[in-house]
This record gives sequence, C-alpha cells and structure tokens, in this order.
Amino acid sequence: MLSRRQLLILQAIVDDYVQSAEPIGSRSISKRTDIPFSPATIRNEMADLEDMGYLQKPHSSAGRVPSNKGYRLYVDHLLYPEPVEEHEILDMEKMFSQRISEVEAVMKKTAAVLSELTSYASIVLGPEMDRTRLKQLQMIPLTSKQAIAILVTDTGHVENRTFDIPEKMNVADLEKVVNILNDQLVDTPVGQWEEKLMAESTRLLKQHVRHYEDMFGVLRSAFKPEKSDQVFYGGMMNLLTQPEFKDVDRVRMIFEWLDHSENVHTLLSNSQEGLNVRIGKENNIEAFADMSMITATYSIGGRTVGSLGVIGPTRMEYERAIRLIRQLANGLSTSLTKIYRHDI
Amino acid sequence: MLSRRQLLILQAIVDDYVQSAEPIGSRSISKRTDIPFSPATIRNEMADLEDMGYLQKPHSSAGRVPSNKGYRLYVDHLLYPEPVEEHEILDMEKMFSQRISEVEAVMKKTAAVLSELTSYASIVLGPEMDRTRLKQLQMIPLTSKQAIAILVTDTGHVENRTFDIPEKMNVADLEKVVNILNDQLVDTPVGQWEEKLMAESTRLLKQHVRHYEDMFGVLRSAFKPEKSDQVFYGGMMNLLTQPEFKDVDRVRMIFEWLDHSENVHTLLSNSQEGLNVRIGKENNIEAFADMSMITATYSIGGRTVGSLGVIGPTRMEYERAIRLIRQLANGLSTSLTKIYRHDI
DNA sequence: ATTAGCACTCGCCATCTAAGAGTGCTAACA
DNA sequence: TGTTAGCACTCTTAGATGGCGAGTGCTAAT
Repeated sequence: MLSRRQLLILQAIVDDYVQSAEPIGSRSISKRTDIPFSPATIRNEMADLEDMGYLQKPHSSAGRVPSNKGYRLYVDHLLYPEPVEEHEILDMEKMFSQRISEVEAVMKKTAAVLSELTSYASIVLGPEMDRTRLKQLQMIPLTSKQAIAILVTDTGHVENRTFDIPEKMNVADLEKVVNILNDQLVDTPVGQWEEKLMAESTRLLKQHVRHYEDMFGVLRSAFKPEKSDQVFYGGMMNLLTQPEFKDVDRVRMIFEWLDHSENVHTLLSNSQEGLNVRIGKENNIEAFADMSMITATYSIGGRTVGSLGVIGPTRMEYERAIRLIRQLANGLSTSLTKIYRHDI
Repeated sequence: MLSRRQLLILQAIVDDYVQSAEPIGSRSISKRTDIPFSPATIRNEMADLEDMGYLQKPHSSAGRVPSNKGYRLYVDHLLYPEPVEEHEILDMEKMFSQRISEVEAVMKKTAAVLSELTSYASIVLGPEMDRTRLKQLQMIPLTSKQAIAILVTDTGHVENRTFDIPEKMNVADLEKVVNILNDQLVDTPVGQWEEKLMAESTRLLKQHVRHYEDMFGVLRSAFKPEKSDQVFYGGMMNLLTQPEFKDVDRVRMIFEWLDHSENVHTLLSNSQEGLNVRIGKENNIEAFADMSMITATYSIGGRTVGSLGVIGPTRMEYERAIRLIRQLANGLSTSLTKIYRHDI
C-alpha cells in the first residue's frame, strides 16, 4: 500500500508532468510549497514508486514520468472534482440553448464544443436508432420511373431512399403498397422492419398488388436496417499541437485508425454505461499505446443510446476532461430528450 | 523563348524530381537515355533556366528543383496525355456501375476513389442546389406539439426540418397550410422559396388559416435556403506520407485551413469551368505556398453544378492527376445525370 | 557549340566535448 | 529511525570540428 506521502508525490508528478510534458526531477517537486521534503527524501520515494511500477525513467539520468499504472492510480484515487469554470458553463449553456432541433446538428456541435473546451480530439457517436419506431411511410414519385421512399420515425428522424419503379407498375399500385405497408409497419422498431416485411407483409402485398414480385427486391433494400450510426469528429487538429505527436508517422497511424469509423464505432458502443477512462495500452489498440480515451454515455429519456469522448495523450488533463465530458453528456441527454420529447 | 533542349531538360528535371523529391543534378540528367548531352552542357542550360526563373537551387551546391514557374510551364506545355491505365479504368467503372442512388453516397465514394487513385487528398463539392425545384411538401405531425416538414426536390433531394406547432393550431390548420404552400411553391427553384413565400403566399395563408402569424417565423426558417453545399474530403492522410509534410506544424496549418469548409467552398465554387491547375502561390493561400491544387467541374445534364479536385505538394504527378480528375469528373457527370434523370 | 577537367561550395554526418540535469548511495544528523 | 547533505556517476543535449560527397561554375581544349 502506498503511504500518504507517496500518493502526494505521485500526484505532484502527474500534475506537473501533464503541464510540462517533461520528466519531473526530485528537486522541482521538493520546491513545491505543498511538499516539505528535501530532494533526497523525494528521490527515495520516487525510487520506491518506480519499483512498484507507478513511475518510469525515460533514461537513467532523467526525471520520472508516470507510467500507465501511475495514471490509473491517479485517475482512480487522486482525482477530486474541481468547480466547473465560469466560461465553460457559459459555452455549454450557449450551445444547448440554441434549440437545435436536428439531431445531426446537435451531434456536430457537441463534438466541436467538446474538442474546443478540452483541446483534445473529440468523438461523438450518434444515437442508436434500433428501437425507434416507424411513424409514417411515404412514397413520392419523381418521374414515371423513379420514386422516393420517405421513412419518418417517432424520434423525428427521416430517412429516404430513391428507387426505380418496376416497369409494369403504376402510381395506383404504388399507393396500395404504401397503404399496406403503413398498416403493417407503423410502430415497428427499426430493427424489425426487414424481418416483419418479409414475414407478414409480403403475403398481403402479393395478394393485393399486381406485379409485386418486381418490387420486392427494391423494397427489401429500402428497409434494410440503416447504415451504422454516425460518428462525428471534432478537433482532430488539436492532437497535432501536443508535443507527443511531433512525429508524423505516429499521427498518421492514429488518424488512419480513426478514419475507419467502424473501429471507433465498435470501440465506443462496447464501452459500458457511465464514465470510462482508458489509459494507454488499456485501449488494446497498437496505435493508441500512449493515448488515453475518456468516454461517457448519454441517454434519451433515461435510456442509454450513444456515447461521446475525447482522445488525447496519456499525459492528459484527466480532471478537467472528465469534468467536461460529464457535463456535456448530461447536457446532451437533456437536449436530446427535449427533441425526442415524447416517451420512448 | 526556350530552346527545344531546354524544354527537354526542364521536363526531365520535373519528372525526376516528382519521383525522387530530391534536387536533381546535371549528372543524373545526362545519364538518361533520352538526353544525349554531357553534364557540363546540361549545367549550362540549367544555369540559364535558373536565370529565367524556371529552376531553383535549395543551396549553392545542390541540384536544381523546379520553381512554381517551372511547374507552370511544364503543366501548360510539356504535358502529353498518357493512356489511362487498365486498373484505373476498372476501379472507376466498378464504382460508377454500383448504381448508387443517393447523391451524398456518390459524392463520398468519388472523394474516396479520387484520393485512392491519386494518393493525394481529394475534395468534392456537392452539387449546387439553387436551381432545383420543389416537387412536394409534406408535414408529418410527430406529437401534438411537434411536426416535421419534408421538402422533396425534383432531383430527388430530400430535406426535412422539425418544428414546433404553434399552440393554438391544430392538425387541420396544418393541412391547410400544406395545401396552400404546395399550390404556391411547387416548381419554385430553391433559391426563390423564401422570397416567394414572403411575397405571395403569406397573404393567402393569412386569409385562410387561423393563427397563421404564430407559424410565420417557423415557416420562414424552414424555407431558408439550405445550408451551403456540402464538402466531402478523402484521403487527407495521404498528405502525411509525402516527404514535404514531415513537419507537423505545416500539416496543422493546412489541415486547419481545410477544416473550415467555407474556405474550401468559396475556393472551389469560384474556379472556372473545366480543368484548373493552381500551382503553389497561385492559390493565394499562405498555408498552400507549396501545394498545388487541381480541380475540375462536373455537370448535370450539361449544366455545371459542382467541382472536385485534389490537393498535393507542388511536386505532384500532374499528368496522372489531371487524367484521373478529368475521367472522374466525366464519370460523375454521367452518373449524376442518370440519377437526376429528367431534364433540369 | 560542346565537353573535359578542376577548384570550390556547402550540406550532411559522424565524432567529440562540455554543460547540465538528475540519480543513487553513503554518511551524518535530529 | 526517518530525513537530509554531499558527492560521484550517468546520460542527454547542444555546439563545435572535420572529412566526405554531390554538385556547381568556370576555363580551356576539342
């Protein structure tokens, strides 16, 4: 177990290192007013902390740097919430008060604000749509050969697909299809559209609509579960200002990983509810060996539907970042709940 | 005026430098089988070319490097079309044969393919919507307080806005509004929606709909000309592999400029019809001092509606890039014309 | 007009050195 | 016994030095 003094020293080292990005020596720690010990004493403690794996030396005659384990301890036990700063609150309030009613716009804005305030890179995973229900289906003919299907969900989300009208069909036939589908599918959760379409509706449609077979394929693809939830990025450039990314190859690896949004998607959607802090190799991603990721989930009407987070060097202002993410996740939850006003 | 030999040498230098990214010496040029002159002769010519401003020396004992002026001459006079390569055609055909019917998807795909084939960064500016016409307006109530307006254009583009229903209005009132607006606005080009709404429709609406005033603001903002056309990026990471971007600060400046899509938007939408090559400072952008940009416009049914391009170092494979962009712009034009099948 | 020859320039790289920061250890101290 | 002063030692960094090589510009010969 660590002594009170060791904890104090570890904390001081992490705090200083986060600021300076340079190895911390015993002398500079001993100079701090909150640590009344000589460099020699501190050296002893540092050596012990290193033995226990909380600190590392870049090389034998350098100061100490926190290890992943050290950061982990810091995050788990040495973090006390600071009051949220005035201007941070202002920024957020200003943002959420704008009454943005498009979900996509809210997401983008959130990503932008999050990266702005933390000065790390931010990621926001759009709300999962699986359980939203079909509110209304419409088809609008564009030409005699093409029409557009519009799907509105109870959350106000609108999807549309253009499709070709089978040659032998006319507008009246199309209307029949729409009517039957509306009867059948309204209030069906997104996740079950395709299944339900295949199982029940097809029989009915075949009975009532001429040449329905020609349309089947088209319809099926229109009702395919929508593309994976969107990922919104913000402030990727912030990473470039950090000294740990002065090497372009490193940056490239990271950006390439982030470029594949399916990566990000699986990562974020697998994280558990509430706040998550993943330090360095805890991410299990090669390119992220010395990056940390802080994520939080947000919810709509109490149900968790997505998450957001920041990515930065392991040398991160955990306290501040955690505070801001918490705050934003809450704001986002209330904001979205307001948009999706009704019960889900 | 440049002699035939000088042109030959300039061409050789550009070609070699584009490959190697290192200053080219007289010796290596003289070794080329297509140049039967001794290094000394070439040195003389090089000195002349430098005097005329087509070449530069990084330092006094290095080889020569093309200047912006040199690249310009090369692009304007020394570029002969090479046959398009087999696999390039294949890639493009595969892409355009996918019959992607969503415009947005086509744009994204185009950006991806363009950056993939050129291995530079690509930009695609979505089609300008100004002249598309309203095909149909629908409003779908979500709750008693909220509804969603759906605008379909004759190009199959769908826009939707969620809005609050004024307290005193009911669904019947809403229907009336929709009917009147449809009568009035169908076939009106996007650019004139707002104007026409204000001028003619409002009078009518006031007459026939109770409490119309409460709705006015909402409606007006729904018919605001849509957000500026979208910009799609591809292969930003490709830039990082170029040796001229090994400096992170440089990369940051460029990315930050690109991050502001309004920059990109004005730049691209101001470029003239057809193919454009802007070399280095011709871009008039500080961060782009040694970047080149090649853009081309694409059209729908013969009318120019957008553009696409690549960004790379001035040391660029102009020939190849130009060829690919031309090809893609054509492909995009036919593909979009097919989507927007009817006359515009 | 072209080319061979040659002195010269200059960046690059490896080597070296001195300075400085920081450590670990030992012995003295409270 | 816990703390500290002192000191030798280690290792990085920055700057200086010098040879190497690629490339040039000029001159004189072809």
